Amino acid sequence: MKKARRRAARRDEGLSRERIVDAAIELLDERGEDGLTFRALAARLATGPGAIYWHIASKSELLVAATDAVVSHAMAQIVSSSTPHKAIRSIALGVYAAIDARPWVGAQLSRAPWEAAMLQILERIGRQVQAFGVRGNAQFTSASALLSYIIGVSIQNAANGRMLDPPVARADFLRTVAARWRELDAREYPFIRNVVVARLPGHDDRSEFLAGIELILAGIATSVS
Amino acid sequence: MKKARRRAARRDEGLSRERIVDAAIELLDERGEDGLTFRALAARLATGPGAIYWHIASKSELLVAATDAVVSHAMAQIVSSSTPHKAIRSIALGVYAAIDARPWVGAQLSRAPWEAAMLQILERIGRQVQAFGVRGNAQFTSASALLSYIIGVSIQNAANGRMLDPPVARADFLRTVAARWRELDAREYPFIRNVVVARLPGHDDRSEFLAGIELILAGIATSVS
DNA sequence: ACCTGAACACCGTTCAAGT
DNA sequence: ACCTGAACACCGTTCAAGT
Repeated sequence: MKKARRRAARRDEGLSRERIVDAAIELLDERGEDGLTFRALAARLATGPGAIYWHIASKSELLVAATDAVVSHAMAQIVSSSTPHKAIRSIALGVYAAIDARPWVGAQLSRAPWEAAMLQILERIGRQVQAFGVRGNAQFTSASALLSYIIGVSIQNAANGRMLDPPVARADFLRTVAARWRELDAREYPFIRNVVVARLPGHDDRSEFLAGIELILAGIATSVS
Repeated sequence: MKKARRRAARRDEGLSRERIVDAAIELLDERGEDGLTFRALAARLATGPGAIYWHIASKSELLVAATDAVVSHAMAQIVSSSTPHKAIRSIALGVYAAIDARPWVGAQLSRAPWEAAMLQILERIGRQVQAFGVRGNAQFTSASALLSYIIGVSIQNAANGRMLDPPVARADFLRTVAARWRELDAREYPFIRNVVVARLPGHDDRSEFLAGIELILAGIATSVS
């Protein structure tokens, strides 16, 4: 009996779309967006780069599939809430957290916004907007505005602090930006210097995000009553 | 006297940061984001790719500079308005139009949101939020929410219809997406099927964008009064 | 000081050849 | 039917050599 030894790069079964997408997600999480190359992916799957093309047409299709898988999972995690107001908050925070943990998801959503991932988020928001009491055409408008805001802020939050050279902690980054903006011309940038610079270093992105959601919900409420 | 003939690739003066950035903007406008390569840029400037590195450190610095130039110009175009409400609408539409005309500006803003371009937009919005009567910490929150919404929607709008294969007109694209979404499972996607699919083909992105601005302003107004 | 362009170290994607 | 991996047509960036 031979010892079953070569476990490292062993491949129990053939490739499949699912195995490729899972490996791509791992690679994206470990090494970031630039870390996902067909060569690195092929190495992880113990095959050649060409094999992947039998199952996936292109890198962009791979990114769509990876993003869809992650968003599906995040949406499934969301627990039901007692009021539409709370439910919308939960959805917003779920998306925010998913993109915060995986910046590449945000980048991908802004690259291909008509794909399944976006659809799932819009569906959840839409139902709660209906439950909130919004009627007629305003349902579409309200849900779209919420979706845009949630995605927009989540992406910008995730982009902050990344791609800095060298990578730094969030607090240090905010201090650095605030210090740079403090040097701006006082006549040209009064709001930045007087308001933004003061609030930037101490502020919490997540609370600021939620405050914006409340603002939009307050606006929606004025049209419902 | 020799005839001054070879005008095509002539270079009157040496390179400069400004000339490089202008040429980069031309290239981005004509050939899209993928069209901007150091080789194509060097060819247009009648030099070699290495020469550009004497003036610009990297491609990402080049994109930051190009985006900054375009946003500065767009902000300078905005005429003053009679009320803060109208002024915010003008700023929003100015940003929306600039990104609609140049999708690469949107992509770049989401890639490097702490750069000068974003700063200029936030400054304009902030001043109008102050004029609107918002006080204290709410100034930062309100301005941030508006900025996020404006940038987020503009980027998503610009991304729609691009990168489709083949490129199609906006109306056709919406019909295609609506048709695809109509086939979704009725139990899983009731909101998409009943509300979104019906509104999608006929709707105007720009009005929908403005409706969202009104929603946020209505929310801000409830905290001012 | 500024420019040149070959060279380096990569990419995504294709495809003839294998099993 | 599925996989392999060399090859193709590119990239951004560097750098020795020029002016």
